[in-house]
Amino acid sequence: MQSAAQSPEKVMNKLVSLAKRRGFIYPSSEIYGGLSSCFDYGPLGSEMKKNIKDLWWISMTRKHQNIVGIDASIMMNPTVWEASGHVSSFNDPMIDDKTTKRRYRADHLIENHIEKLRRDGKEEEAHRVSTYYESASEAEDQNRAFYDIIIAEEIKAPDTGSADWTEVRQFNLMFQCNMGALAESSGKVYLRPETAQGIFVNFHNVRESSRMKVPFGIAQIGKAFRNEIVKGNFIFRMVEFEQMEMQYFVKPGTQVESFESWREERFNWYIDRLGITPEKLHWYKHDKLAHYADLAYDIKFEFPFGIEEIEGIHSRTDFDLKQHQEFSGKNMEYIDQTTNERYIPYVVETSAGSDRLFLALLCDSYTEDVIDGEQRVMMRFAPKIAPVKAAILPLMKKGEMGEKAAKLRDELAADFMVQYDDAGSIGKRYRRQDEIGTPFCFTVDHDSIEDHSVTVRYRDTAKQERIEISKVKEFLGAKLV
RNA sequence: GCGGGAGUAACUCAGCUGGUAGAGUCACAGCCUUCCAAGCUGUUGGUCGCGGGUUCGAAUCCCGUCUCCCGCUCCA
Repeated sequence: MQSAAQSPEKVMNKLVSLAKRRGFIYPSSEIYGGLSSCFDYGPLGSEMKKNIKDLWWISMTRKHQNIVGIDASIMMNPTVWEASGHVSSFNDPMIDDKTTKRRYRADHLIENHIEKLRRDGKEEEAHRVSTYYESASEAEDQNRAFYDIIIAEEIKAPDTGSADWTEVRQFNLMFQCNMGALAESSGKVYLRPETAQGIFVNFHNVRESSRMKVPFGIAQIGKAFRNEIVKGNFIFRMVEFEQMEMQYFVKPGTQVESFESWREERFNWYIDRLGITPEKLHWYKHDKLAHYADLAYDIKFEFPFGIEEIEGIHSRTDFDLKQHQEFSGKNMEYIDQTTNERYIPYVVETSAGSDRLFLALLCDSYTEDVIDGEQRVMMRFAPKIAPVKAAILPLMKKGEMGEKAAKLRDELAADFMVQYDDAGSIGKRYRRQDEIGTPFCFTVDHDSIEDHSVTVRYRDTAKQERIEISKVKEFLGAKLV
């Protein structure tokens, strides 16, 4: 049993084909030629994604007495995004090298230039450019100001030394749309680029209505939208994606302790609950922190195309609540009723991408092995994740076996996602189930008619056992705890 | 957004010195009645990504456009 050690593109192509052929993931609006980096989840995919989200939701909310859930709206008052910093810093000033056609962040070019001057001991010059840069950052026409500095300082492209620049242009990563019939700037709203702000602005609502005391958390699963310049790698980087995140509000000073505890819990969740190969999970510590964070780690997964983030655990300080206090004019303090202390809580965030996790599970589960000299393809999903929990297969289509199998299917269908299949040879039907990751098959055979038993066939080993039909429900239930 | 490659059946692909499309797999119906796919018979399914042009005639040539893959760039 080994996962395919093949070229990354090959593995990804196989996954994309299988995902489409069997109904996990289709390209969005495919009959019209699709839409860049947008995908639809099919019957099996939506079932499996729901399993993933349910597992997360239960492990975050029901398993923690002090965490509750919300489902905030995607569109919010636009001032939210000024307070959060997205309006200003989700805008990237980009400049293109006309010779090499490469694109760079204009501000990074200038920053690197200043750094280089410092390294070369030209402190005075560095200071002069740095002063320009600061005022340029505040300038009305920031693009022009950055461009002027790049030209005046004769900043060259880092990898080619060429200096054949285009204008500086802004790339806004937030999707804009208009609320109301008139396309005027007053009605401009954004599709949220992250779900977190929906939690922060509801801090007091949730605290009060659910009578929560710090430390407590608010969990949310929802869509976010980013107008990414670079998309791709199947569903890894989509412009519309889903986050599963939790903001944990703690007393200032206790955030590191809380951070470490969440770091451990979240990492183990992937291994213990989802059955992801531990060796494929990695920590990445951010050295360069975002404007809101004082500590940040990512959990990364070894995808065929590289080691990439699936969850971020960030200590967001009191930045967000403070900003909302300033921009909204509303007090965001928490009052500890036992000590009468007042403070703006610090926040520890766990933020996972459900689409990325879905992809990680596809990649981690894809297995090619050999059974009796025949190659087979199998998805080794954990039973809780698998879209179909069991298949009910009559060894023969006609007669009593079919009737008995149909009866068993009806009994199980109320509680479990099961499939009934009587088409083709039994071996072929097992392979069909292997390919969609069904962990168990119950086969009704000759003996079943006499002794009311069936065989359980295990996906991973292809081994079989005999159990009574009356125990099948119990058996499945036990496997799905 | 730039450079390179590519879009033909649900999937993998052939056809591309222009003459209105094929294979294998899959799926479906039947036979076989069998515990690990690919036995037999039959069937469904494509205006060749989309739009336009050249031509008597375009999957094939030209232009535009969309999408996917690789690389670059970017990434809260």
